[in-house]
Amino acid sequence: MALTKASQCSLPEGATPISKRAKQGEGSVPHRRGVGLKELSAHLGLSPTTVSRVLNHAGGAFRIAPDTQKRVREAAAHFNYEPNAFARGLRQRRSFTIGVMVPEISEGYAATVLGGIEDALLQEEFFYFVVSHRHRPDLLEAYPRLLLSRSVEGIIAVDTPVLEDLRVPVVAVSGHSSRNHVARIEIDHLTAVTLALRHLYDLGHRRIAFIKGQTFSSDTRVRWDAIRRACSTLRLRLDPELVVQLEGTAPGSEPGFAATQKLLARGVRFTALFAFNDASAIGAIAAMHDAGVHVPRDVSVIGFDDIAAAATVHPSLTTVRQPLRQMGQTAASHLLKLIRSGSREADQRSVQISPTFVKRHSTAKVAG
Amino acid sequence: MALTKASQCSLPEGATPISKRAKQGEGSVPHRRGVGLKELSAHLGLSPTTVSRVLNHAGGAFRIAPDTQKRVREAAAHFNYEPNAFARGLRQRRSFTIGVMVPEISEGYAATVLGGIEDALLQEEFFYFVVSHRHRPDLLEAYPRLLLSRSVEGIIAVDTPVLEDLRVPVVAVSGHSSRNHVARIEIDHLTAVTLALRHLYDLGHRRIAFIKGQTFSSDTRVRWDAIRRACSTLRLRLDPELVVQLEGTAPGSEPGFAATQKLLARGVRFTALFAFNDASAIGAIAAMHDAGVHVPRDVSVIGFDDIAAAATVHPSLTTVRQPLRQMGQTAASHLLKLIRSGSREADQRSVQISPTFVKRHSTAKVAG
DNA sequence: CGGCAAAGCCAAAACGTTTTACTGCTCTGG
DNA sequence: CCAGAGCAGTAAAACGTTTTGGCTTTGCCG
Repeated sequence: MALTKASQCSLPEGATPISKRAKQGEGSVPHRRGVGLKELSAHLGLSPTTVSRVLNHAGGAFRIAPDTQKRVREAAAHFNYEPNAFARGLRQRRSFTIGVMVPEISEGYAATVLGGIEDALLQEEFFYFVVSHRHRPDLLEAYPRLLLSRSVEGIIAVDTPVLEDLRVPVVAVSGHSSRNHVARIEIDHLTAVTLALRHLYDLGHRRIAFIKGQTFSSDTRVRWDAIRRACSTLRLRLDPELVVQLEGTAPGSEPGFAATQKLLARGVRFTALFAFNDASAIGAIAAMHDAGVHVPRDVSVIGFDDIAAAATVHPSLTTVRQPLRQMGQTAASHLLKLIRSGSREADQRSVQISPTFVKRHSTAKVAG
Repeated sequence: MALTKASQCSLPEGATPISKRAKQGEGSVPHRRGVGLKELSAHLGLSPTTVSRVLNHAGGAFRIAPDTQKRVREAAAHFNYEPNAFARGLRQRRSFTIGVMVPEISEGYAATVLGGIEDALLQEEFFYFVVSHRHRPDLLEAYPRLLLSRSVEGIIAVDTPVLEDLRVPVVAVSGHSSRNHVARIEIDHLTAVTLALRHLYDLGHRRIAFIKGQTFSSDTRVRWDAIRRACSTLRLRLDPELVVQLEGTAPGSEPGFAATQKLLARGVRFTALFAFNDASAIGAIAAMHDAGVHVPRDVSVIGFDDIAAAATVHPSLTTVRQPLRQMGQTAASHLLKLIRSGSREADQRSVQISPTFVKRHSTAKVAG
């Protein structure tokens, strides 16, 4: 077998991390803090009110003398004053923090989306908590509540079903056709698959095999619906004998490898394969290599996502790029808009993102 | 050129996100909250004190009647009570939160370490903030302070220099030989490079080229020192003509590609190449491929890290695995220990993690 | 010279917990 | 019958801000 995969992931599966925090008073001396508003105002001979106003409201609104403002600001800078986030949050009832739920942070998909989220958030001095639920039902249920108890002002669910009705705005990236108060950011699946299938069609392919996603992946169904529609538009036959489904939660290319072996074992002829994602496409190429099937001479392969590895495998992978980083950015700025407007209801239920097609070397004209 | 790389990263480079939050009172209605301690205790006909005690200290310590405890717990569950994290944090002066600084969250290296950190943290109901500094000096300076102002109880710096002396415990993963109050989690570089070089030695290689890391990468120097020592132990000659350095901050395999082209252009013969990391090794293979040099027949290539792509490139990459996930776990539990003990000073300055060697198909016996 | 507006600031309440320091009651032994 | 000890809880302060609703002083106009 071509892929040497060694498990790098070593999370302790047995222990359940979600339990009431018991006996927390044991150790842990609080660390020394910086100066507070009180010290600062005492030193200035002013009231905390005044200092607070200068530092927050940029002053003028409350008729503070300009040179007082200057004095305050200088002292604050000098003592390195940073307001205590807890006290501020408690009073204002705002946290400037959101929560992000992902299946597993160490996978490229989630990490890339997070990069985009961060781009948008840090502009506004928002921070974010990340939690990985690993498709475990107990975590899927517990995490939203834990996030809420930490006063997040909104939640982004990346490829994650939203089970309960939360009391903050929620934006889903590639999420299920979920609860109706959730705004969705998703790729335009129909355009995406049409790009791929038309490419194959133009190269002369007519017998095309498909790898469907795992049942728990939220994109599986919509993508498949799109494929069916695109096929009928292009008058391509969709042969059930040429469809296999990914199975298991193993990360990486393993499931695609197994699925392709199953497909090849059926002995039905095909000239192209459209995989559910790049990871499975890479597994498919490996399986075909093992079976003596040459890519792209005998079979063309198309992936989906355009993960980093797509450019480095051999042959490099023709694929449909999902602009994950941009989707993260969009999700975050959308959520910020909802937070600012104070309403959980989105004006748009769903934002469609355009995919781009990336031609590399795993596809070729059909032989003969 | 073999690698088709398209820039996916689209962060707005110009804008500086770090600025005092001005005029925050504009919009943003606070959302409705759940029940508070007061409502709960009123409903039970008890004082907030009693309810708080039952829910926190697991009761017995304060002589609360067992059935009162039961009543309280049931009511809390029924009303879905979650204590307000701000109020609690304000009073207790604890946040149960740490900060993690990484160069860029969307890269596999950081994401994998974060996975390990999360494993360890969520056991203890700690949450974490992530910030990506992208090697920008302004962010490197601002982020630690922003994290502190959010009352993190500790900081993990992943491949990130720690400039200032912070007032919380800090653990560095692969960090610079940094400030002396910082505990370091790092791989045993000498063992790591010895594994790789001995492998090459045993295959008969004597003329070995090296790709050094970028100057800003914290591992570059220690790794190189280790290489020098290992070479002298193995009586291998270290020819300056066979050493190139990665340049630029471009992610992925591009820098390795460029460096290898430079190396080949020198026209000095070598039979093996030890790259700084897998990404550059992948670039190196591509450059050699373009130059008509066959890997591993003409030149053997060894990478470092064992990122996911290492198993899927062609030929699959022989490499030294850095157990990143485990390093993250270790860093987090170490930090938790420091937090609990209340001292910033670590009992051990540095924890060494053992690498493992992964033999794949990019290395072979030197051609007779 | 009295009244009134504006300028410049402040006292105290509020946010929702945890923690410190008590209180009232019921036994029980002397 | 009373002192003291246990029991089951409560009142109020504290955490560090922001916000509400003032208050005093000065200058100017009539």
